[in-house]
Amino acid sequence: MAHVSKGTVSRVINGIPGVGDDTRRRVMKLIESLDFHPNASARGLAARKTNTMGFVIPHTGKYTLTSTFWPMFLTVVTQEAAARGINVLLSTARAEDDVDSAFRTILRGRRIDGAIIGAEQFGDKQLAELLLKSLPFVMMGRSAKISSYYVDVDNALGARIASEHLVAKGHSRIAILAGPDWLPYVDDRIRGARDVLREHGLPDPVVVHCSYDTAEAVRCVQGILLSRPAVSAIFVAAGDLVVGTLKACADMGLNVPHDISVVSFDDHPFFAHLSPGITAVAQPIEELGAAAVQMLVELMAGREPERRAMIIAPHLVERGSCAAPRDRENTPR
Amino acid sequence: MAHVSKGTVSRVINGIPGVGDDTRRRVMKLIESLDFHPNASARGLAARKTNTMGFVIPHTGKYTLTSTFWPMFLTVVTQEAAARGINVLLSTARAEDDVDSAFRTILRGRRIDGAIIGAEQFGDKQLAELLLKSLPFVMMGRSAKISSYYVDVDNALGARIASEHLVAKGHSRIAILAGPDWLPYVDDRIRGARDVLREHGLPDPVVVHCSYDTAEAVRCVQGILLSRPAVSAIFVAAGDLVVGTLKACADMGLNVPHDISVVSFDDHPFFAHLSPGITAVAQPIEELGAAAVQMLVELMAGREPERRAMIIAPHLVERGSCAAPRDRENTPR
DNA sequence: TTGAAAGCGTTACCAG
DNA sequence: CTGGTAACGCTTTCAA
Repeated sequence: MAHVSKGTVSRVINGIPGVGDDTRRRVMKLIESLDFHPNASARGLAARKTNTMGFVIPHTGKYTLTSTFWPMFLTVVTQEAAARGINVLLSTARAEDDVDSAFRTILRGRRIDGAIIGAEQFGDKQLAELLLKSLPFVMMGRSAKISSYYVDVDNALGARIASEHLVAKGHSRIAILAGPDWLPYVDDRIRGARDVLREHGLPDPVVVHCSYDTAEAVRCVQGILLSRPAVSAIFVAAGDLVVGTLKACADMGLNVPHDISVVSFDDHPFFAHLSPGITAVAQPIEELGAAAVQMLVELMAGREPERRAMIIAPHLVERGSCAAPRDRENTPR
Repeated sequence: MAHVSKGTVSRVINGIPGVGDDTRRRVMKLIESLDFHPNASARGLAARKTNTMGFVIPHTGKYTLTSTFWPMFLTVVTQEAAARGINVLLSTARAEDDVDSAFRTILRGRRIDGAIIGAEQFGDKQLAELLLKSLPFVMMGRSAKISSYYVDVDNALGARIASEHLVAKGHSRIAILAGPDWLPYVDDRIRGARDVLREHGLPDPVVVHCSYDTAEAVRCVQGILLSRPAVSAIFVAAGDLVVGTLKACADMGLNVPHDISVVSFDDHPFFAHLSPGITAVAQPIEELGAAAVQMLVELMAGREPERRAMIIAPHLVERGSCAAPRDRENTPR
């Protein structure tokens, strides 16, 4: 219709130089008025790129997307991607067996140009497959298996911030409710907290590992509270454990922060509106999402990103769940 | 490698009859051993179908995926789709203007064969675009604009269940904290509750509309509590308003359920672990997700689904947030 | 600056 | 039951 070859049309669509200004304008106007959109499959086939990224996150309970971190991260990633004209193909794995199949479903058939992957997700098989296909990917979180292309919060720093806050309030007997011990970041958080306590000449914290299941968190916290009457503050090292912690305290008739102080690693919109509000170390989710997408975009374009890893500092959001310690009565209920 | 034409290979890959048993086996074995996966773009181009569905949900606050309904619904949909070998392309819109662009980004270029769409999302423009492209879609929720192909919870029934529960506990002065009044389902929920009260010869409920913003919910509930001392129970007609409601009560020194009872429309994993646990009308999210995907799959295959609408009943999950009424002191704090 | 033509990896049709 | 051969709608050389 513009009396030009499709090669020329292709050039203007893709913003490739070497097209006359008037030709370009004419073609663009036609595209606009016809509401023409190039067929994604055809482009994918010819150009060997789909402009789509995969998003693979770990299974966290029955509803994968109800954790305190991933839904927000996914929201940010989706928006950052959309801003760059990139689509997001989602994959959530439920059972352990599904991880691999979900993973492969998305990688299969060159459907995506790259992926953002939760580091926990990362088994040897998955790694092998990614490398084999030379599919660019960036991880959210550090993995023991591979040290390139990831974004992460500074876990040790976050734990330090939380602990310093507790120590500043006067606490000396601190318990840590931490996630599963095979997760690298869980260890980082424990270390960060312990270091602070040692620096202050305080005893090492009690550490209890717990899966991301609220009922189990309740049991763990009850165990801590019953067996360690001296503990006056709990550092809940993952947002998903906060609700269970609060429930355990409430069930035992303990008032937060009056009887026991609570800090959370991870913030969540509703933490601000609980009573008391939960003092939390907030992960820089926006920055993490933006950095991950940015890094992946570079990789997908075949360029080397400025940095192969991006560690971002979290910050403390002080609300009402931490107070000065007081002797806790050791008689639950 | 199997000494057959690509036509034959295509037939076995797609399970099309008319291939000799031995030929088929030979080809399949080769496919297996070579770990061959057909190129999705090429298939999409040739067959005019991408085996991908779009998922478009409304903007609810800063992080679209932190509501009490959508993240779980998305999880279910993703898994149901994966079970059928269908990929999910995600689109979350943030600002009002973004809705349209997010919407179009995903529809553009025949990237998807169909979509599941939050009914709230549904403006005339979007509808026109979908129909124009004759893109199959099913809505989550009823829309005033179009009455075909949707799944929905029975909103009126859910409201009835919640209200009956309150009435059975002895409440006669009930307030409803409802979502924005332009949402069809909000109206359904209000009607359901009012009908029950009338059937029992009780006065109509106080109704307060509120956006899905926790801070606003707090203000609204404070308003109700202060201006209507007789109100002894609140029907929170959307899960996203629960946290705000609880905060308002706590801030005013009111104990739930002792001073005031609370039922929620929408359940959420953490409702079980608050203190008290929140009594809720649970939406049948699994069924809704499965039904939506099933319906869409039929539509994408060019078949007419068994039913053009699917209304599924919710059920009550009784926990600790409702008790018999007692005279509430009208002196906050 | 532009056009022509050769793919890209499938599916789908038509013979045989 | 199978092979050959056009599409499918683009991108990407290579010449002009």
